[in-house]
Amino acid sequence: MGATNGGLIMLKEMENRLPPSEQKIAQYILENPEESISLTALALGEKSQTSSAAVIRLCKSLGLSGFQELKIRVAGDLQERSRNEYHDIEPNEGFQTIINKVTANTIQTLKETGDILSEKCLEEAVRVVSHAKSCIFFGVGASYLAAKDAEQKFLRINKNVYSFSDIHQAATVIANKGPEDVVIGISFSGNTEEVVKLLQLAKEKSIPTISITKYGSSKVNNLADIQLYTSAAKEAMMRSGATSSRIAQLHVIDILFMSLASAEYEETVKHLEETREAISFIKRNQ
Amino acid sequence: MGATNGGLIMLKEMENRLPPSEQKIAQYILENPEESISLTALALGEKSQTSSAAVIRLCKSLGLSGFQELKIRVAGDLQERSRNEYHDIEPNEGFQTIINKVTANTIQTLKETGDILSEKCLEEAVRVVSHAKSCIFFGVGASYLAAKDAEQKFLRINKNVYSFSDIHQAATVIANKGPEDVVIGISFSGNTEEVVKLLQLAKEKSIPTISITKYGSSKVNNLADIQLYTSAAKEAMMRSGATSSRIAQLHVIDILFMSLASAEYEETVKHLEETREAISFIKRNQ
DNA sequence: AGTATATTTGAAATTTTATTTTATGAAAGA
DNA sequence: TCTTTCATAAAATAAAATTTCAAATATACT
Repeated sequence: MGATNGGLIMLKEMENRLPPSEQKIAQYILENPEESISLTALALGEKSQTSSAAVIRLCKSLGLSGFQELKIRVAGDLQERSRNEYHDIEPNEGFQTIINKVTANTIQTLKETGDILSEKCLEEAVRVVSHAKSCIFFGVGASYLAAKDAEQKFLRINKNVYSFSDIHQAATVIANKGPEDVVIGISFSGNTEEVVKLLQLAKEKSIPTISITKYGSSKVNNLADIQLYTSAAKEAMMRSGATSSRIAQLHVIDILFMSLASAEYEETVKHLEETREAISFIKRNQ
Repeated sequence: MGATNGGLIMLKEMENRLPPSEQKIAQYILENPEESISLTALALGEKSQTSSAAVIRLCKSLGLSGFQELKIRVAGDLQERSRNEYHDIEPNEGFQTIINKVTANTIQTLKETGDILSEKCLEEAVRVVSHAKSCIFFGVGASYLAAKDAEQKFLRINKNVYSFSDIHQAATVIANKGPEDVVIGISFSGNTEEVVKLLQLAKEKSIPTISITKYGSSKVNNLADIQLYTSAAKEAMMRSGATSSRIAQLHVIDILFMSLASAEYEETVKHLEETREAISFIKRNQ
């Protein structure tokens, strides 16, 4: 069966290429989608100062079977849209509202991060990490959490992985690394001095580099060989309690990990199994 | 305007309380929702071995205005449904597929976590944390990341907050605390020995306790005064690379932070502003 | 069991809505 | 200025939704 969404996108997309009367209707629907789907073709024609015939023509122009299909597809979009808006928190907001807003915002960030992530870059990143003798994750402040998360994950599948937020420690380890290793620099802004310096050092020593930064040009991702982006999210959230950016970073790590895991499926499963046994051994003898 | 979803839920909910012919139709729609919304009332009546009249009666029985509204509400549900399924990663999966699956799963976890989180418990948690002289977050392994995240966030708004994954360190700090403080134990399973012991100690010293665990009964949340739950998510993900559980924990922390921030709006904004200035001061003189 | 009453049903009638046809008028090109 | 093309809405038609209604069935009561 046909899809149940995309109506609003179609309207927006085609808006300019339509004859005047159809354009008027498209605009009316885009401005009043909820109302529009509850109207009849005749009523919608009147409301938008055209006719029911024009409404039907519009539907055909969009490549749809008729007004019913348009309604259904707009309804589907509305379903989505309620989640696609950014909501900031206000003073003395109800608890349920806060739960809903924070959840909606974070979901939005994840979606955007998923959309932005380049398949090509991900593929390269997996190839490099997969063959690397060792991986060094580096991040400062909140981004260190993402580095630490990566370390925990990759250790489980027997990767030689380190995470640092101290540039001296990181530099010490990098000193003896080379083209067979990889440095992953994490910085939300992409301009954190320490991360910049570390990537410069890595470049100096011909170590492959991967960046995890927000989307857009920045010192960090210009330096890196491979760029992985997080959503550049609306970080208002009460003039920045900055919540979702770190979740976006973890999400990128998750995807990187899972991609690697899928590519090396058998070994991954084996390693995870051994990890689990080791942990339960520790627990038994506690 | 009316909602654009809930049709399938209504059908399921009412299924048993309907007269036979309407029941048949309800079943048919639940089994073939995509097809059903593209049929006419007459066609749907025939397909389900009843009549168009019965279809209309069904719509009225559900409290809807007519067949059109049912269609729209089912379309909205279908929009949701594609995302509400859990997808595990398979060997040599395409990169785009992995991105989509991981994103969908994580979104699902967030949604569920949002749904599960009790407004009442959240309110109590905010009250306790808000008045606490100091907050001690404790978690082992992956859960330590959530503790660390909480520490970073709450430090920004001038809370006296500590995070530990070493039970000896944590015990040392707790030794001198009392009813005016609060201990927050984080454990995905809710059965981590260290967290259990720490909460027992806290109880001994009459320190209020909050747990952040997966939904369901466990040692940790039975001990705690206030329970905050994360989704008990399908943690298959390739026999547990266990990705989304930590994101769910961060999500709970985010919500707790934002709730507190909203309750103490003015001070929070001031503190965040001062934090930002302090950090940019550091950067300028580097 | 037998009767009265209420419920459920689909066929047919009706109403509403969607869609097509068509005549008209406006704009672009020759 | 005259075609030609296109867009338009009114009117006609087709299709779909909804209501009505009489028959069938179930249920309650005696």
